[in-house]
Amino acid sequence: MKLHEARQQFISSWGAFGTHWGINRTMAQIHALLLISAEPMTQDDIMEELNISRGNTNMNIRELINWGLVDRVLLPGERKEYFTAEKDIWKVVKQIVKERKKRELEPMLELMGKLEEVEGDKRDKHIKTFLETVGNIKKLGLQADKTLDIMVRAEEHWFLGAMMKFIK
Amino acid sequence: MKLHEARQQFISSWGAFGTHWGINRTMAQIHALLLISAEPMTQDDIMEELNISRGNTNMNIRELINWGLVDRVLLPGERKEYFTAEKDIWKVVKQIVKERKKRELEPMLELMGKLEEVEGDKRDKHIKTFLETVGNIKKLGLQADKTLDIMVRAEEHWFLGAMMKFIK
DNA sequence: CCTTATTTTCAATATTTATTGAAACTTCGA
DNA sequence: TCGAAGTTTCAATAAATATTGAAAATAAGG
Repeated sequence: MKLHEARQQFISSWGAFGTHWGINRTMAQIHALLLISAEPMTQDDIMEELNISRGNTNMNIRELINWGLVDRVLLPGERKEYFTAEKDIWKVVKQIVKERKKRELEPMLELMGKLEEVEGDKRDKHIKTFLETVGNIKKLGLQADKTLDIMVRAEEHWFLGAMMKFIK
Repeated sequence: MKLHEARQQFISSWGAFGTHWGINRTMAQIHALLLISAEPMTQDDIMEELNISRGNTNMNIRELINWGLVDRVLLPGERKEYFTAEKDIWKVVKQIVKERKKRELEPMLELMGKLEEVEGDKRDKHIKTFLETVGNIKKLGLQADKTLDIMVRAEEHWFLGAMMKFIK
C-alpha cells in the first residue's frame, strides 16, 4: 500500500471511529491528519487536504484546541497560524479521559447523589428498586472516577507496567 | 423529591448521557426505565411511559437485547412479551465494554496492522511519522484490549478490590 | 384453517446535527 | 490610520439520524 492511500484510510477510519465516540467526523479527521503529519499545518492546508470549508475547519480546530489535543504554533517570520497535534498517544488518551470525566462522569455522579434523596418509604418496592439502581451506579461511578484520576496522573510506563503485573 | 420526578430525571439524564456515547436517546431511555422498574414491562407499558411510537419502542428493545442489556421474559399464562434489564451495574458495564471492544477496538487494531505495511523508505520523514503514529496507536490499543479482556472476565469484588490496592 | 392478538418492518417524515460561505472582525506592517 | 492578510462568526442549507404509523408478518387459541 502506498503512503497516500494509507493516510486516506487512516483519516477516514479515525473519522468513523470518532463518530462512535460522540466526536464529529470532521473533528476526528482533522485530528487524524495532524497526528500523521510530520510538520505543522495551516488552516488552508487542512481545508485542502480534507476538502472542507473554511468555517468548518476553523470551528473544529478550535474545538480540538479546547480538548487539549491540538496546539497553535507560530512559526518565526510567518503571519499564519500553524497547528500540530500531540503525538504521544498515551497523552492523547489521558487528555480525552480527563475531559470526558469532567464533562460527563462527574455531573452524572452529582445527579445520582441528588436522586438518592428521593422521599418515601424505603420498603416500598418501587422506591427500593430505584434507590438500589441509583446507589449502585453511584458506587461504581465513584470507583471509576478514582481509577481514572490515577490514570490521568500516571506515566505510561508506570501505569501499563503496573497494570500488566496486576492483571496476570 | 418525589419518586415520580426522580424517575423522570433519571430517565432523561440517562438518555442524554447515552447520546454522548453513541447510543441513541430512546435506547438509553428504555434501558433507564427498565433499570429502575421493579417488574418486567411490556412494549405497551414502555410506549406509554416514554411517549414513543410502537415501531421505535420495538426497534430499540431489540437493539438492547442485541447488546445483552435487556432480556425477554415470558410470564406464565400471558401471551405478551415482557422485558427486564440486568440490574447488576457491574455486569452492565462489562457487557457494554465487551460489545464495544468487539465492534470498535478490534477492527481498529486490525486496520493499524494493515497500515503498518505501507511501502516506502522508512527514513522518509512522512513515512516515519505515519508509522510511528500507527505503531503507537496499535501498541496502546493492544494493551487496552488485554486489560479490558481481564476486566470483562473479572468479578466486581475481585477487580475493584485489586484495583484499589493497586492504585493506592 | 381462521380469527385475533401481538410483533416486526420500512417508507415517509420530522428532528437533530454538521457544513457552507459570505460578511464581520482582528491583527499587523507600512 | 489604512489596507491587506488572516481569523471568526453565524444564518442558511445540506446531510445524517431518529421517529412515526400503518401495513405485513407471525404466533396462539379455538
